[in-house]
Order: sequence, then structure tokens, then C-alpha cells
Amino acid sequence: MLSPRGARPHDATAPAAPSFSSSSPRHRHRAGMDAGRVAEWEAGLPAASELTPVSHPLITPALAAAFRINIGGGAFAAASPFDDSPLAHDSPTSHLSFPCDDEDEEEEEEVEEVGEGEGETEDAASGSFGACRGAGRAGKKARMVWTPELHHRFVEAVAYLGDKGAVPKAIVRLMNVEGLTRENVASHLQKYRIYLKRTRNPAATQHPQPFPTAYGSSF
DNA sequence: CCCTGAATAT
DNA sequence: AATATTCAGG
Repeated sequence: MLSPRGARPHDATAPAAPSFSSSSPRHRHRAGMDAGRVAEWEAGLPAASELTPVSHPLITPALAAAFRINIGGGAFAAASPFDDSPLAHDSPTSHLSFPCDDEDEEEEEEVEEVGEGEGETEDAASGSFGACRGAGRAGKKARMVWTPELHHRFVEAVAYLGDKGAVPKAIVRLMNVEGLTRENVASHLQKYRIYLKRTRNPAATQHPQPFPTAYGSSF
């Protein structure tokens, strides 16, 4: 037996990382019980069974409204090469970047750090986004971090397209997120499908889980 | 060429 | 262990 893909020459790259890497404001995500926030993506799920809109009357107002995600405080440029997305009509629905983690070192997670009981009412979920790679181009494919907002957008796009039309390409096109590639969506789509399958038939399996996202989403 | 499934790497 | 990335196949 031959295993062709046994060894993979990994590019040891570590080229440059000079850019701004001085202060990295870590966002403290509080796993509070924001049921409202959680219900957000839950509401975007195809509760019923028929979610296959055979007719595509273009973008619906509901979707457009649902897509109205917080648009950060203009930290990024705004020149989009393509602007032919149906969603990118005139609403601030484009310019979404995903934060990424740098550092190659394997560092343990930081210890818990509780403030002095300061009120954290303001949620950071819809706050500022840290653009990681955008203009700067480096042979570094940072691990994509699917933020709840990004995931929500993804879910909305899938729900709109339907199970039969939810193709990575269409989703990417609808999301219109710069930096988001088809592979990224395809990968996530797989996970999303598995998640749906898992929740649909919890037979002989653990209890239903919300969504195995790396974010606070506990019910 | 595109989409889906599994394997692999971090 | 979980998630994203990548390879391979249909």
C-alpha cells in the first residue's frame, strides 16, 4: 500500500510579521446569558421544513434587514473592487472583515481576568472588528475566525438560497465579505450541514448542542 | 468547473 | 478537542 499523501512539506514560512503588532486589545467575550443574541441565529434557522423558495424574487426586505449588521466604526477602507452583489445595493452591507489571531507560538490561554465588577453591559459582539489581513498581502493564511456575525450572515445566505441552492459560490457572493473565499465557506458549510443533521436526529447522541462555534452560544 | 466528503494540521 | 484548511473524488 502506498500512501501518497503521507508527508507534506509544509512551508515554513514566517516571513514577515513586522507590521503593527504592538498592542493587541483582546476582546473579552463574556459568556453571559444573552438569550436574545443567541436566539438571533436560531431564528435564522429554517424552523419549518420547507425553506426552498422556488421563486427568486431577488432580495427581500426581510433579508436585507436581517443583513443589517453592525458595520464597525469604519476602520477599514471602503473601496470594493466588485460591487455587483445584489445585497450590496446601497446598504452598508459590505466591508466585513474577520479578526484573526497572529503569533505562531503555542501559547497557553491567558488566565482569567476579572475586572473589578465593572459593568460590561455593552456587548462586544457587535463592536469593533480587527482587520487582520486585507490590504497587506502576505503568504500567510490566517485561520479564519467565524464570528457570530459572520456566521449569522452565512446562515442567512444559506436559508435564503435554500438547501438545494446553498452552494458555496452563491453564499460567498451573497455574503460579499472581502477576504472570504469559496473554500472558507465550503468548509463552514460542511460543518453547518453536519450540525443540522445532528440536531435533526439526536438519536443515540448527546443532547442537542447549539452550534459548535468557538464563541459564547450557550442556551 | 463546481460541489461534497474525508483527512490533516494547528 | 475543536476548528479550519487541504486533498481527492463525483
